[in-house]
Amino acid sequence: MNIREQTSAAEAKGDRAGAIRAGLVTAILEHRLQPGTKLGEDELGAIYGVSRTIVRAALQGLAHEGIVVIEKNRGAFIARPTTAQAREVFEARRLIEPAIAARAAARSVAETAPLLDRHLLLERAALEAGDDRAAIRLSGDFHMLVADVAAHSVYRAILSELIARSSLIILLYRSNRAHLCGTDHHRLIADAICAGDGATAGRLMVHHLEEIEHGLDLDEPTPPSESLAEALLAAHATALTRP
Amino acid sequence: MNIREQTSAAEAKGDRAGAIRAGLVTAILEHRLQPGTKLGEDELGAIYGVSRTIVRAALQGLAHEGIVVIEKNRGAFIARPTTAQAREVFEARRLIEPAIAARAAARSVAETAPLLDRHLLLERAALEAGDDRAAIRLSGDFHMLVADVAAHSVYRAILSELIARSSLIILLYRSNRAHLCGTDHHRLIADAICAGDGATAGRLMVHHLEEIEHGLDLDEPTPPSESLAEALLAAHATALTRP
DNA sequence: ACGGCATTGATTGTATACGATTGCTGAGTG
DNA sequence: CACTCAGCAATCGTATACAATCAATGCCGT
Repeated sequence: MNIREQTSAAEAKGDRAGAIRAGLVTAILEHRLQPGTKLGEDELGAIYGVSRTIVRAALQGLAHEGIVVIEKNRGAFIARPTTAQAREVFEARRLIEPAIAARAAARSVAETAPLLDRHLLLERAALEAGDDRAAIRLSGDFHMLVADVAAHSVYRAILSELIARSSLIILLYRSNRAHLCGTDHHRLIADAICAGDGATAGRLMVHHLEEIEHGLDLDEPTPPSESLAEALLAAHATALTRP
Repeated sequence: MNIREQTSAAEAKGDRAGAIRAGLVTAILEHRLQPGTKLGEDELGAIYGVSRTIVRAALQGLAHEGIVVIEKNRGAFIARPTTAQAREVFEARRLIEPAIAARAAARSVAETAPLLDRHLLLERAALEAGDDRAAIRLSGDFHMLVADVAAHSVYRAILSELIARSSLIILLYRSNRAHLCGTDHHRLIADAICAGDGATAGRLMVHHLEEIEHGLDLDEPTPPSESLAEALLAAHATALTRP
């Protein structure tokens, strides 16, 4: 339940800054960290049992990826993408991910199908279990999995950033409509990839991303400044359930 | 804003880590730093007059961009892209830059033409003056300028990385053929952008990148080396008053 | 009662100190 | 003569200490 557990894999490697980064990213992907949350250095250091030096390295790396903003002499905060940035992120995804999918289809081998199948089962299981957080994270993992099949490190690094930022965007701008529509799409995309049909895979990917973006309210000029009262009520509610 | 302006802006603002990063990137873009060059923390700290803390922040940022590699307990080195990575970088550029060029064409305004014209004059001047280093850097700056016209921060950040890596790749793998063929291409691309012809701009950009990649020998490695302090002091006038 | 100002507390920015790891050098040996 | 291994110097990894900066609070004057 706490951040520590998800990081054990990376922590075993000894890369403690990477462990913190992975922990924060996972928390963001699972929508457990809200945009705007302050990330105090001492606080994080206490949580992970390291000094501020390590925490700073992690935060600077995340800031470089655009999912954390560092304000001089004020601290680090989970980024709060504007609608303009949100559109940019999805425009970039609509450009890059079809290329990744097509490349994945071209490089698909015998073991690709079971790999994707296994993941799709996990996604479906999380959905049916009502585990929304896992479902959201796994949904992003599917896209990363496609990038792994494509075996393109540059695309992979770019996509990793874009997905993390997308998670923040979805959290900020999702409309009341259902946004977990992706499982069927993923199924179709996976099939096209395994069939080696890059053109179809790319087309389906674009459609999938358009659906996701359509489920967002990016027209609102609302600079996502959350109401103070609302924030306090939410904090109160979570405080009641946490301890 | 091109990379060079980032340098001066960062230096003026007191962002010393950013200044070091910009200095190293400029040195790489101008081919004054060879791939594989060791970047000692104490050495850089002495050159720029800061402590290792700042240097480390800069190096970690550059490592994140893939133009520096950090080997645990061994230090940081200018990256030495493999031929596979080189191909990935150019594949990514062939995907992203046409989109950027098309977007730039769509967003071209009255002041775009003089902006690009002025830059093309600089490029031509550097070429005719035989200032190869400035010419190489300006050649990259042109691509960044197009991204600025496109006004897309995500694309811009991605392209910035790709261009820096390209500079390393060109340095490592350029064949004996002339590689400074870009000026005419840039002229044509700029014209298409100013004419608002995104399709043509994109097509020309792809062709331009293909020409660059064709001028490379992506079969053999090349291992040159150069003095670190010498290369950096050329760009950074801050004194190193040390024996 | 309200607004400006100084003090204070907390948090970040930077430097430095110390421990750990690496790669090198040189003596010793098969 | 080549090879190995121990000791050493250099360099990095991390923690901690100190300095700078900002937000907040309380005070005072109007």
